[in-house]
Amino acid sequence: MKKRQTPIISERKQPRQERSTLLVAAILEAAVRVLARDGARRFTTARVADVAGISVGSLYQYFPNKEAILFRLQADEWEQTGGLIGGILADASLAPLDRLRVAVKAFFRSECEERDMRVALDDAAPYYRDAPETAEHRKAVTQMALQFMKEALPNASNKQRAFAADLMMTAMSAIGKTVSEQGRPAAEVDALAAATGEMLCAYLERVG
Amino acid sequence: MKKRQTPIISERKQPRQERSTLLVAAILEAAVRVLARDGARRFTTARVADVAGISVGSLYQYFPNKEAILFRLQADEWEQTGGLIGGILADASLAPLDRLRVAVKAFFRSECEERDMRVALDDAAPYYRDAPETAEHRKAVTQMALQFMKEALPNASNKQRAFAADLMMTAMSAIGKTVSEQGRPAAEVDALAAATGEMLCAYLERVG
Amino acid sequence: MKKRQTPIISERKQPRQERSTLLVAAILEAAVRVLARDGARRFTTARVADVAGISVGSLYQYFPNKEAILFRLQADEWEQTGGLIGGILADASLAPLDRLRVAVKAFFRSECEERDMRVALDDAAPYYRDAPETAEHRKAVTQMALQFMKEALPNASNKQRAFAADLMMTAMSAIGKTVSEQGRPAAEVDALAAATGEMLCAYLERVG
Amino acid sequence: MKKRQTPIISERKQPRQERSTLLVAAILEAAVRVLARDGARRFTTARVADVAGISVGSLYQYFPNKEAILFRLQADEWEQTGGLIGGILADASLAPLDRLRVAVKAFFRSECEERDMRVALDDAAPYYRDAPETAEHRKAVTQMALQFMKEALPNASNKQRAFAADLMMTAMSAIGKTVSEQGRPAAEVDALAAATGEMLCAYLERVG
DNA sequence: GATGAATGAGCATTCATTCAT
DNA sequence: GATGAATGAATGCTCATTCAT
Repeated sequence: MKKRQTPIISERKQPRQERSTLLVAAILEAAVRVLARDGARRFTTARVADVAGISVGSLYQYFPNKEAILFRLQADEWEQTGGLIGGILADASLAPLDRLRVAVKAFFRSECEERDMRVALDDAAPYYRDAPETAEHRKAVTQMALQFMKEALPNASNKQRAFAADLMMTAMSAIGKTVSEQGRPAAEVDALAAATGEMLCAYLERVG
Repeated sequence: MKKRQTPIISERKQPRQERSTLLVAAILEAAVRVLARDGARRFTTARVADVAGISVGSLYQYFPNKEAILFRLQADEWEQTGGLIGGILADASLAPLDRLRVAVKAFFRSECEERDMRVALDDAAPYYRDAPETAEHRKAVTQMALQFMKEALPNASNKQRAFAADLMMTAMSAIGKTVSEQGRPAAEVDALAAATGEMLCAYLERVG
Repeated sequence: MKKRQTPIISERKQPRQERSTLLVAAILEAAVRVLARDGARRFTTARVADVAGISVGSLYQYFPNKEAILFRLQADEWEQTGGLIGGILADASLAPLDRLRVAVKAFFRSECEERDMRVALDDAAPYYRDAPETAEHRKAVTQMALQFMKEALPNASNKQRAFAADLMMTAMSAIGKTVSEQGRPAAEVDALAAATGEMLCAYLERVG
Repeated sequence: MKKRQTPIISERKQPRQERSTLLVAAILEAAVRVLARDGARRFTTARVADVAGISVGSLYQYFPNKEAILFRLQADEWEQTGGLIGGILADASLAPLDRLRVAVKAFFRSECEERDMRVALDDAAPYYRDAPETAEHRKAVTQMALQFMKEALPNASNKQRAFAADLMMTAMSAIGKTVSEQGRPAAEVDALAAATGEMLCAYLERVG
């Protein structure tokens, strides 16, 4: 019998009670540890359960399969970073392009935290890449970028803005991820963040 | 038998004889097919040997382990793309920034060819990421970019040029890979390539 | 990921070489032993491999899954019994109804051989019940019975003969299986076989 | 924890109170549904409890283990069918052989009701086959058949009657079960029931 | 009495690698 | 040199049953 190429990762049960929430948190924390310590290829439910100090059975009570754990980690990641960047890009106290500069810097720094885990999570992408939740995340991010472009490119057409938003998010996330994965020192990361921000600004100014 | 965290992937033997070269080629071709057809997770030595029409034993005569095949695939990839981009960036018949624009476009297009295989190869990155050969590749690319910067940023310091070269290659490869993986239509890819090129040019002009 | 309700049981490789044939035989023999000793619910590939003195991996080289082993056992069973009964029912040296009496007796006795294994194999029916090969067997048996009816019911219509054949095979196999499963002493089995034969004869005479 | 080869299935407590009776009924009903819906292999206590709308813990308050539920289902089945057939076979308003014909027809029809559940229950036979209660059932049925034989075979010896009763019940239940499991259309089932009845009558007349 | 979270042995299956032929 | 059978550790996941609350 064959497995589906992409398993269902919706959660098995909603942790309504405190104990459940705690357990889910413990599992996720253990998962991060296993990911960082052993890498994506050695990320097994048994190991996660072991590190979490629970039985495999319990783990499966809260996550329907291995993929769900990984996806959950990534989703939390997205939510956190998304909120951070979204907040900065919408911060009216700064000029749009300055917000962009700050956002890129913040994003690069956030990407470089827990690098081992992030690399491993990225390696695990095949497990959740095609999940509908992943598509939803993209959509939310796009919306955010579009909103920003209204201010950054006030005279551009909707189409132009959409394109610029696409480029901006793609470039920022792609470069950020790559830089993070390369394990560079903090100073270098900051410099590359500044340069990336500058690059994006230069582009937007030229377009705008 | 325990596996090393990062296996040795240097080749078991140099294929000096014609027969060997042929076999290695057949294995690599089969590997590409398996990768594209079955994905990174279903990429097994047995399947590669089967598709190549040889025995597993023979496969292991030319590659010390599975990782080595993947690495070789990626290395060939790099060599090919590196040559392409290197040639363009060194082409004296064009203005430096125009070369950059052309190079980005060529790179994005080349990345989008055989997308399935590339995605799979990328999924397989954990297998070869930490190999010394990978570092070597980075070095060669850097050299190439540095050479280009001599012309693009004639008045900059070595340090500035090195930084610009780093950013340029990082951005180009990161965005290119991401765009390719997203499976966008050719027109979109070209547009993003143009924009990325423009973005890099805008940056270099500002810096220069 | 869910499993198919009924797995594919076609064989993984044809044992062409002597060694293979031997190994397949060893596996089947071990399977019979495990089935008889531990019952259908404890019938595991690991146990079979262990009893066969080989590794699980080797077992899976010859059978694609657990079900395939069980099916093969049953198929061999069918072939053997089918040949036996077919031969008797076609034996021109006896009057048709006498052949029937002999066939029933032979069938009951054969059913009672290796009773433990048969009961276990029967318990495992859910694993192979819906396989196409099972349907094929039914067809072959029906053909055989139909041929017999030409002689036993020379004046009946095709439809009548088909019905009588159906009843005969159904009754014979159902009662035989039940009697075997009950683990009765040989004398009782013989007596019930005789009675069943008589019953079928009485019916055919009445119909004919 | 090790499992016994054949678990004890006698009930953990007698449901004397109304609430208990209700719960037991709910569990059994749920069990039937799970059996019919998911099959014997997917029949789990968790699923039964879920469908019954109670907790696993509660389920285990009324049944010592999974087998006990299945056995109880089968026992109820037997009681019901036994009563039906017993009533018919004892019905003085019909000639003995006519009662037999009617009984076979009724039995076959009853067997064909809820076929999915019955097949599943049969698949589950290994769970309860060796229970003492199963033997008791056989005894009761035999008694009933013996009683009938007093009328059907008035001139036969006790031994002859016992044998005929045995054959009759064995044949009837074996053929009925088989026919039911084959999922034939109602008309075919009735025809086979009639033929089986006729066959038994022919036998009894010849013996009598 | 009811609950349902927790347990963990058990299972089917895969696959990189070796080595006798 | 080529073959491919053999290995067996490793993996994801299930489920009967218990027991603290």
